Amino acid sequence: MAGLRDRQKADREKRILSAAVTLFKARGYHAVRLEDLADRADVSVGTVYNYYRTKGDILIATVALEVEEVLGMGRRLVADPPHGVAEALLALIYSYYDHSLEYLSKEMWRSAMALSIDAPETPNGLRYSALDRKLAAQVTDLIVRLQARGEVRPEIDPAAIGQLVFNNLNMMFLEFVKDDAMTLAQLRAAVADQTRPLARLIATEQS
Amino acid sequence: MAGLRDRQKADREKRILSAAVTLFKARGYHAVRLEDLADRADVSVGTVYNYYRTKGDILIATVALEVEEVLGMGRRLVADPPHGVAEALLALIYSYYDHSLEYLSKEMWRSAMALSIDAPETPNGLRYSALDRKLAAQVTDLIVRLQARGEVRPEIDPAAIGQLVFNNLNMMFLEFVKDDAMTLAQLRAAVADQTRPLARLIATEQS
DNA sequence: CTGCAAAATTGAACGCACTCAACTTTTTTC
DNA sequence: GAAAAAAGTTGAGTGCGTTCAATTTTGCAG
Repeated sequence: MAGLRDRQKADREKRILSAAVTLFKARGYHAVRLEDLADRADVSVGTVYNYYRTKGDILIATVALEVEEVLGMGRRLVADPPHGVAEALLALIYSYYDHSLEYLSKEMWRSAMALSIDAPETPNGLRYSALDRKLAAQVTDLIVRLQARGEVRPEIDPAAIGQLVFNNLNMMFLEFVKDDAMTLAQLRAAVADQTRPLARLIATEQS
Repeated sequence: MAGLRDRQKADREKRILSAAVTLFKARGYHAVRLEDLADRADVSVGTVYNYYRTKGDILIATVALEVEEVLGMGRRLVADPPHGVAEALLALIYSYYDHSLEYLSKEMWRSAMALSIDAPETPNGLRYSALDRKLAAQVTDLIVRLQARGEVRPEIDPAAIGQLVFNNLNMMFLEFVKDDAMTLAQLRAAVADQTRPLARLIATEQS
């Protein structure tokens, strides 16, 4: 099955991705030239293009690793969310935010987001958009769950409000990565200010 | 005062911007090479760089023209908004959307947004972000006005809800420009679905 | 009008992402 | 195990945004 060729292939791809994670985070996505990446992965520039379509493709691949992990955490949280609408929503949002800079720098996020906007039809852009959609769906899932529990009013449309909340948290994350001086604490505070009143409005009266 | 040099300078800058608007819209931002632009404006490539810092700078300049116009329309609407919270919010949002493709193609919007994210500290990015902030402030202004009229509950924080609404309309606009197949009607419908329930929630009871 | 300083223009040269024709390595065939 | 086929690697070449030293144009003093 896995002959020499397949092993070498897998090995090379791993080396390239690993070189990318290291170099992008250390020197910044833009500052890393493809030649640097190729050298560190012990392949030629041409070979890099055999595994990834563009430089941006490599970045998206590293970002995707991170987002997949975040989605996993979110799933666990949605399965058994904290009580209280604001508490549950913010717990999910914070779990997204808190892990966002673990493997990626702000500059990497910026470049990845820009890429997905500028070239939405490429494999890059499609993959990133798909992940975004999954995150939005997770917020909706959480609202559905809270509704089932009787904490959110039954007349609320979970998809519409879920998208609203996601769009807001995503935009605020964008502000965060655009501003190198902004801290995670500030991001959390800003989003809480926007999410809490909304949570109060969609919660069943009892508070 | 305005000697020959100044007149020529102003003339050249105008020619470059005009060439940019035409070519970008006709062939797409990415497809236009700086040489094409320079040729059409009857200047050399080097001269273009005397007036604009980068190719992206030129794009932002054209986008800024459009946004300034939209801000003007918004100001008039905020001065005397329609009655009803949902009606007023959607009137403002639709006025943004409906004029967005007058001078700019979806591709131009995508590139401009990507640019402002990827290089937020450049004159480009700063200018675009400033315009975004003005739009968000306008939504907040509208809510303040509706609150003064007694249509929005007094305990609502206009800045928080204004930002929430703006973030949502901006994100949905992003989805719109990312998807060449999406129509303005679809965009309006989607945003209405998200904005109406929120409007109902922040409105004073009387509906 | 002439000569000089300041300002603006120019296009060849550079850097870097990306391509592709020639070459090398692995697998398959007999 | 040799030879052909398939798959993969390579790095010099290409295109385009951007820079900058040389040149031209404009403004101004005497």
